[in-house]
Amino acid sequence: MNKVILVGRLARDPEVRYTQNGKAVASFSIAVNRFGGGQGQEQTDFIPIVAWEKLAEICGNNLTKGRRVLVEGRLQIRSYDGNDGQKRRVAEVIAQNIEFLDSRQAGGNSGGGGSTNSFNDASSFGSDVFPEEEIPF
Amino acid sequence: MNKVILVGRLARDPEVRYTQNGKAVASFSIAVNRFGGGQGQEQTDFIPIVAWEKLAEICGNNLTKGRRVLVEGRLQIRSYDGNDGQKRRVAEVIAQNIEFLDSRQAGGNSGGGGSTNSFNDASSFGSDVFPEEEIPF
Amino acid sequence: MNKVILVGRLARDPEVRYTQNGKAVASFSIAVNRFGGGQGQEQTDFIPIVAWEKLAEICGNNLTKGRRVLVEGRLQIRSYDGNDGQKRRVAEVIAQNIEFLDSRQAGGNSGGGGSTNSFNDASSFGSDVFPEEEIPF
Amino acid sequence: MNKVILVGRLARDPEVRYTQNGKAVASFSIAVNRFGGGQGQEQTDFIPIVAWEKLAEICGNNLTKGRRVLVEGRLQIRSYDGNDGQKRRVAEVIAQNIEFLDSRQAGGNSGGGGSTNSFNDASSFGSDVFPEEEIPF
DNA sequence: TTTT
DNA sequence: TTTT
Repeated sequence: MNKVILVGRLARDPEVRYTQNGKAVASFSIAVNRFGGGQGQEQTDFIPIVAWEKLAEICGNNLTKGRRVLVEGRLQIRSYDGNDGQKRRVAEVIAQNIEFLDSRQAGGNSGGGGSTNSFNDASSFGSDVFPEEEIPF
Repeated sequence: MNKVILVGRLARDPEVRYTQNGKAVASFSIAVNRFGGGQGQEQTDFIPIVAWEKLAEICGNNLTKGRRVLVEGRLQIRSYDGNDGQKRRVAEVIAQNIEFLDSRQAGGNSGGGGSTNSFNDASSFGSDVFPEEEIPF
Repeated sequence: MNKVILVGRLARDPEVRYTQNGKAVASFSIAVNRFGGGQGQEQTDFIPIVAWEKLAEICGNNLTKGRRVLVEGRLQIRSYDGNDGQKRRVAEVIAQNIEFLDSRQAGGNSGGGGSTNSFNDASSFGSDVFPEEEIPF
Repeated sequence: MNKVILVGRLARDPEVRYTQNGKAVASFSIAVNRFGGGQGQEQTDFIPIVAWEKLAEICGNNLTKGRRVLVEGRLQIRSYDGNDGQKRRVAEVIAQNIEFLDSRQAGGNSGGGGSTNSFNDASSFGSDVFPEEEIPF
């Protein structure tokens, strides 16, 4: 069991890249506010999200900075070598399911009534959420 | 909503320290296995856990390396200054609730048949899971 | 571990009642849509929610039919005697934490831009989410 | 979002049946204990679980009364007609993922060291967790 | 680095 | 209806 559920707003537009095998990978951060019971000064966690394949493309095509989403995924700790030769660790949430919590276009025009849309990692508990490939960034 | 639920084994004994105000803080990592549908080589995420106050003391007194736990908490991204003057970020799960999933003492002596014990952050959604104090390490 | 997380819209206004000891109890249902991958006909689960004390009052004062909420709670199976003398069981989600996902007043007047507000069961993992008192309906 | 995570013990052996189309369906209840902070008298919720297809077969072949499991799924409210012509509702958790939390064979012989095994609904967020077929009981 |  |  490794389950993460977050509600927050995109801190920036998603970046979509492709692995050498042509798999789409989207990455973005979401700003998740903490509520200290309401009294205190608000704080925010900026949490990195990674989505793969079809879900990555849906993110790239539909999400923009400021939009509110619910992300369900798993918490992954990834190691990489820093510029200084030191090992570093990054935590990322690998998305399995994303729900769009506000109406079409956050920065947007038209209208919409605030319906929810839900998208799963196509390969769900299959290969992508446990990928053997490197994230290309 | 910022919710994390993990099942894993302690990668090392918890360390318990105290803030300047005398609050207990426990920290440890848990090893969480990924299951790639069963086919692939298993991988493991080592996820840092932080518990505060009464829950910290319960961890210090009852958990040891190898014990299996279920941790419910929130994912926090903490910034600190590295030795080289660079800003670094660490992800930690701030525990709200911990269940002990195996019998008393994993490395253990006595016996027991695998009951579950569940412990909450005493201050629950109160001050400690959203602390204003620094983690003393 | 008994954890439920739901996103849905209130199917009706909350009803707030009081136990003999004067504790507030709110009850309402939320309509949670299922997404069959998008292809099929959508289906909806109407899930009964119960909130206690301060959280009950916040629900009574702020939620109305149609508003979208995120509910975190535990699933409880309650027994009661039916009119025909038969034992019946009802499932309810006892709320621990509710987030309001849309702007002030769904059916609403003012304005607002879709901020989130989050409210916990005041007694959190304390007495109310595991109450010894009967639900008064 | 409709997510349920439970840890409990099987209250009885699973029953496996088949739909007219030959899909396996397992059903069983799990006993989930509540902890009122430890002080009070313990209470238990008996929560009905339904698993489909491959996951159903894994349950039928591996789970027995008394075994401890972690169940991840969604909460579904199903309507049916009672013997007396009245509409009745049942709540069930449709399993998406089950982890076996104790060593091989609860009632069992051999040994085992308490490893965890995790099984997903093969069709994951596909058809079975949102089935169009009737549960055959 | 988001948002109200 | 489970389990310690």
